[in-house]
Amino acid sequence: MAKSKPTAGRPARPSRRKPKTRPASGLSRERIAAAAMALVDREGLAALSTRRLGSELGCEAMSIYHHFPGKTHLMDALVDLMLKAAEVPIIGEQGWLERLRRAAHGFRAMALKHPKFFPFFATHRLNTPAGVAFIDGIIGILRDAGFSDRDAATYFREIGYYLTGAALDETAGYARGPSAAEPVSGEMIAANFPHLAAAAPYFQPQHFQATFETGLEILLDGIWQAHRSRRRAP
Amino acid sequence: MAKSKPTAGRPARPSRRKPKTRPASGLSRERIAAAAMALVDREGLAALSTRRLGSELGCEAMSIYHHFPGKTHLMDALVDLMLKAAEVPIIGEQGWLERLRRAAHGFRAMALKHPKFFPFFATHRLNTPAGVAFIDGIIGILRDAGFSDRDAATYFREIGYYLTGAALDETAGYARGPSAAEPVSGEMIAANFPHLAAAAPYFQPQHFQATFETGLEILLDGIWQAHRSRRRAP
DNA sequence: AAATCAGACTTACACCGTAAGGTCGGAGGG
DNA sequence: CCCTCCGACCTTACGGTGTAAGTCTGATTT
Repeated sequence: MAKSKPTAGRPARPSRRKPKTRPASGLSRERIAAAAMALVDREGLAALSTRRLGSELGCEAMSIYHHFPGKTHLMDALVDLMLKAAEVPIIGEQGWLERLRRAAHGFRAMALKHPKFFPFFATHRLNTPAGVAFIDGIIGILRDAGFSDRDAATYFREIGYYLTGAALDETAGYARGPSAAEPVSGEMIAANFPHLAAAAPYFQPQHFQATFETGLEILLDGIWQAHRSRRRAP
Repeated sequence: MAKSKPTAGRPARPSRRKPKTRPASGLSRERIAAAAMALVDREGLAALSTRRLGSELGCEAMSIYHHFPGKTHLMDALVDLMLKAAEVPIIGEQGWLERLRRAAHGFRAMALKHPKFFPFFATHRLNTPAGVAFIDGIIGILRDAGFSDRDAATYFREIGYYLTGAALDETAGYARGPSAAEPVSGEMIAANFPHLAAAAPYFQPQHFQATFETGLEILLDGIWQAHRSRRRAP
């Protein structure tokens, strides 16, 4: 960024003439992306249209196109915004297992910070700058631990599978209410699906944290075991 | 396409008068849903619009609304279609662990049968009839194994997280090509992200199966261990 | 034969993303 | 000082979307 350079406009502008026709709204990629994310957080992905975003910003829809070539690019910016704000702690002094654990918790926290946006995030490859940096960091933890490239790739993926699925369920799953047009009724479930009925209470949000953690620990433990046996019998 | 046509004969309709204005296309929920799924399989989710589907079926867009109250209901039907065609093998003579494993593989096979549709599937709660039946079956395996309702719910979720994430990656992930509007280039990755560059070869489709299986086995093994210790020290 | 009705079609509306081109205010050079 | 240029924003328009409302038509029922 820093494209605007010296002038920076703002300071020392004594002009008392208020430009009535041109409000100098001062659009920018950052401001547009921030407004878009706020809109999604507030009203959901479906509310994010160029016209709606324009009215949110106090400009016309097409003005956005001066800063982003298309909506796709704006969505990319949102992905990057989310990842950067997350500041998933990848580096640190702890051992590799603990760093992996913290990165996983950081990922979940990031998703929960923007639950309405996460379904988009999950269904799009994040090969944006911040995205590849994030991925590189996680794989780095595994490679630093001494895993082969193949094992690092495999375990990265498996943890990623789990994290994606977990965050998707917590942000878009049952706890957010039914999504089918004609959801199966509670009575129907109670009458015909005893197993689901018995488990249903534990699908409530207050159990999310514990469920997430025990599952993550199973995975991490499995990876840790593989690490041990690898050192013992190469 | 085939819109005019010879009636295709509903049985025993001797009327020689060809109804020129009304082609007797014979729409039905099943036929519409099947055509919709075929269209998605062929051209992707974005191609599924009411008008396009109508032209595929040889009818007008609004005719579909006589069989489905809205597009949402049609999407529900697709979810159910996918689940029913999967026939995920939940019951069987094997032990609970093996049944769990087979259900997991069945889920993955189902996703891979309709890769273009799966992202929709993953981001929508499947509280349709076939959906709850499926869920009930999996939880039933765990409860039959002797797990408490709480543990059954927890392990069901954790397996579900993994399956969803894995299928999402295989159907919509890197292997399907970049999705960002301006993806980070390969040279950029090679130059600045050594860990990702080292792992990238193992992100190719030929490694999907092995990655999926070792991760699943880690999870199943963890659940199996919990089952053992539970019997030993209740 | 008249009335009813299911199953299609037609029209229309409000929204979407965006291509193309217009307009205006300030900056820079003569 | 004027004039040109240009970045930033606006206007208009097009083809797409889902769908509410109304219409037509042939078959079935009475």
